[in-house]
Amino acid sequence: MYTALYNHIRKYVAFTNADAAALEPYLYMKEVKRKEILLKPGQVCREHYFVKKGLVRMYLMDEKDTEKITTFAIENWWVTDNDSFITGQPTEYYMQAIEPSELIYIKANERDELFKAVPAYESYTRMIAERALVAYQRRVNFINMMSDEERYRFFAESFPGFLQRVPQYMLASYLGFTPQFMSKIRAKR
Amino acid sequence: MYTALYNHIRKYVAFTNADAAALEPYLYMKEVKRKEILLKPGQVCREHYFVKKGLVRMYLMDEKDTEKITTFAIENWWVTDNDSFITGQPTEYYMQAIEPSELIYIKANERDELFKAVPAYESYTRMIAERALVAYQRRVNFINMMSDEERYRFFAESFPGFLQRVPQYMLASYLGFTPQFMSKIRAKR
DNA sequence: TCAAAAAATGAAACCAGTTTAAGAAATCGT
DNA sequence: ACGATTTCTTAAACTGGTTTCATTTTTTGA
Repeated sequence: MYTALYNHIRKYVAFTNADAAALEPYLYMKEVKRKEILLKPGQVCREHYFVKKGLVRMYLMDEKDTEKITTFAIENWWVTDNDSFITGQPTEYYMQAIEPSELIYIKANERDELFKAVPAYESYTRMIAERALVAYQRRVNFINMMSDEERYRFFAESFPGFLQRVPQYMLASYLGFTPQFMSKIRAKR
Repeated sequence: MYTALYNHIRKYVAFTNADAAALEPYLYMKEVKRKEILLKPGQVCREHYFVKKGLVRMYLMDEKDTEKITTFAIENWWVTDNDSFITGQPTEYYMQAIEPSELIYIKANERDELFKAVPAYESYTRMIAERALVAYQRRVNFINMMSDEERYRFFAESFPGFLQRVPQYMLASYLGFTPQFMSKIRAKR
């Protein structure tokens, strides 16, 4: 049931079977269909999801009703609207399953109790947050150092498998340009 | 000496005088002059700085030798190259004091021991990381939802005090455009 | 298996922000 | 208080990426 998560935790901290037993009451499962919406603007995001199987995205709608994808989450990644989850304010984001997905999650209001019950889980959470921070920093770096075209080529070469899992227009949105411009780039080679 | 930090910690977690005493052996101070460089590309970032007084920035040099500022840190903010600090890989960043500054810091290689000695400090670190994550997320949101001009106006209105502490060309760099474009915007009103 | 919906392409006009170059104004260290 | 350095401004030519609109291709679900 939750072994994918336990295995992930064990990559970061010492985590006994007793810890797993203590953690389990705070874990929940959710299965979602392709295109199912998990969160939408105005709601408070009260869940932090671990993707056991599948693919999830987060996006915003801008003033012109265009989707701006900010996050993809695949197997073994955590995903949430950190802002809403932590501050309790309503989200501005949509969260949607791109593929049929299996999600393990914890609840915001049980987090403090959980950290008290399983201190190793708090260490793990700290490390995951730090790792997410590194990912964000690399992304800012990426945006600063490359043009849109360079970013596309780099991404396409670095994660060829990922390209096959998301429609191109979603990758264009994530990389910050239009599908038309992406066609233009692709036509070049 | 370290009371600015202790006060900050107490905003997030219960932190006794005994905790402070246990923490102190792991804390260090550094005073830097205006323009002093704290880190440069190729070095490993082994310190995590808490700005007690002053103002620090992090930036990259792009292929055209232009500075790209990614981070400002003022009083009560933590600053480091998270990537280098956590993974131990050499940094690509410069870190520099904009104003004469007083910094409190911890060392990467003492962190695990520190967390064991003062568990409340690990909770605090988790919360700080989560808060940094929220800041990054808001920034991505900001970039997605506003044009360069809108971002400038928003920033100028939201943080008027900050504007007076940094030269305009640095703000332009942080917001992702040229000083010339900034002059153009400012000339409009 | 096929109609409907979703995704990708193409081309032309357009624009937000860059580049280059030069001069003016402000600030700093001694 | 002043010379050196740093910061800010202006203007014209330019470009990377957008917009709009139309068509084609692919995927999907019943």
